[in-house]
Amino acid sequence: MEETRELSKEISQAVISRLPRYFRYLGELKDEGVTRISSKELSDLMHVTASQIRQDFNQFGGFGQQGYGYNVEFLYDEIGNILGLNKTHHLILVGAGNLGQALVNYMNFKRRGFLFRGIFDKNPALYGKKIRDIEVQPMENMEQFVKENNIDIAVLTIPKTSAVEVAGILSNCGIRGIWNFAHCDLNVPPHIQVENVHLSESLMKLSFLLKNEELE
Amino acid sequence: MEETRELSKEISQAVISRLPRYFRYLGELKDEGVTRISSKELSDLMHVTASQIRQDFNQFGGFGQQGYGYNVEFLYDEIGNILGLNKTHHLILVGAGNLGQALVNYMNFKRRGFLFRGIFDKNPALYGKKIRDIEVQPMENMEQFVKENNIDIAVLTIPKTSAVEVAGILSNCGIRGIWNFAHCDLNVPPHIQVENVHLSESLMKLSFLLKNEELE
DNA sequence: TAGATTGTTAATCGATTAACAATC
DNA sequence: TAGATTGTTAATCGATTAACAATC
Repeated sequence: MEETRELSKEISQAVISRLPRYFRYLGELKDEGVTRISSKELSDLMHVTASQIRQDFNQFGGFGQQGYGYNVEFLYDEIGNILGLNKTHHLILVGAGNLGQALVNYMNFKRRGFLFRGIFDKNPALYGKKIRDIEVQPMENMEQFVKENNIDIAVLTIPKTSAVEVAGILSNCGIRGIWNFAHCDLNVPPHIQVENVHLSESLMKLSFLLKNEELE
Repeated sequence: MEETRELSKEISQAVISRLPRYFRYLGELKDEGVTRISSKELSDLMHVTASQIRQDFNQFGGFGQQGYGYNVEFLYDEIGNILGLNKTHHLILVGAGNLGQALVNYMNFKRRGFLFRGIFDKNPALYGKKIRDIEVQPMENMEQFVKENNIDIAVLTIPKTSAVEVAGILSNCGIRGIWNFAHCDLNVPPHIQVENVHLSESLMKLSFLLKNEELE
């Protein structure tokens, strides 16, 4: 099961989840003109321990210098590279409802190299409608489009009733990752990466926190 | 710091994060007419260990019966209660852009008792526009509206530049929780709960996973 | 050089899993 | 009663924190 895994040192989920936040803080520091920072200063800023920061960065090799700290711009670039942000990603949107349209219209993704290339929906009323210059196409076109346009990532903003089926089709035409907004778990082959955004579960978590706060 | 905390047994973040997923699976089982389930069966379904399921449920007292397992409907209701879904929550939307509008239009929240009561934006062009029968109001009205309408939760879909300031205002007018979609961390008093949905960080995580997959 | 701060090892803490007695 | 499965304790595993030698 784990045969080839050992080639690149396994990075824990906990560390991976923290990387984008480091990236965000370093980007802000860079924009503010800060050139160097110590793990202690960053720890005060981010409310995590300096020890954890150093441990995390050292999963990927030494980015700092004893007695000096870390060069902000260098560290920012390195973490960006680790996150794969130095590459352009080609996306399709599957499901052109309110949420899907909002995501396509959200321009920050483009800035980071995530480019929407195609939009698909099963509602004929939407065919030909343009969202940010991209025409909505019938679902039937999806498979061929993914194959022909070197699509990396599919963004799934469709109801859970069709999500599993669509994920199956995508798995068979070369997609590499699925950003899943449908309220279900997808069962795809292990070489396909899935990142779930379960909004209603996030809201339930908030609800729990409110209820728990009452008791204290 | 931790004085009153011990009144209700502290539940770990890890457990809290899993509750909504249990709730989703139990709801589906209930809809399929399944009346009882063992931790082993649920574990096969959800791809987690049966031991973890039993440990998690027992954080809240015994919901099962030896030799029988768990009653699906009872367990569903209990977890719903733990999550605070037996109560109605009153929400406001702050920031009526694409994403905000998509959230208001998303009807599943209503089904779970999360009701949008007001919508606020700083763009005068949107004032009076109706989204699901709710008129967009000027930001200036927000503070009073929250006080007068018993609002629990503010959904923040505004740029990070104004998010911190708005969170400050909300903190002072009785809001209990913030569902934060802005790309920043909010520093609010500890009695106010914050649940972050950082979409770009989620996408970066997916990007990392794709890049890492290449190496294997 | 002296001071600062990393990289890294060791200690601690917490979460997950295994095991089994309790009991339906 | 016998069989099944929970509730719960104990063992293991992994992640976080502390400490400090290395070194810029």
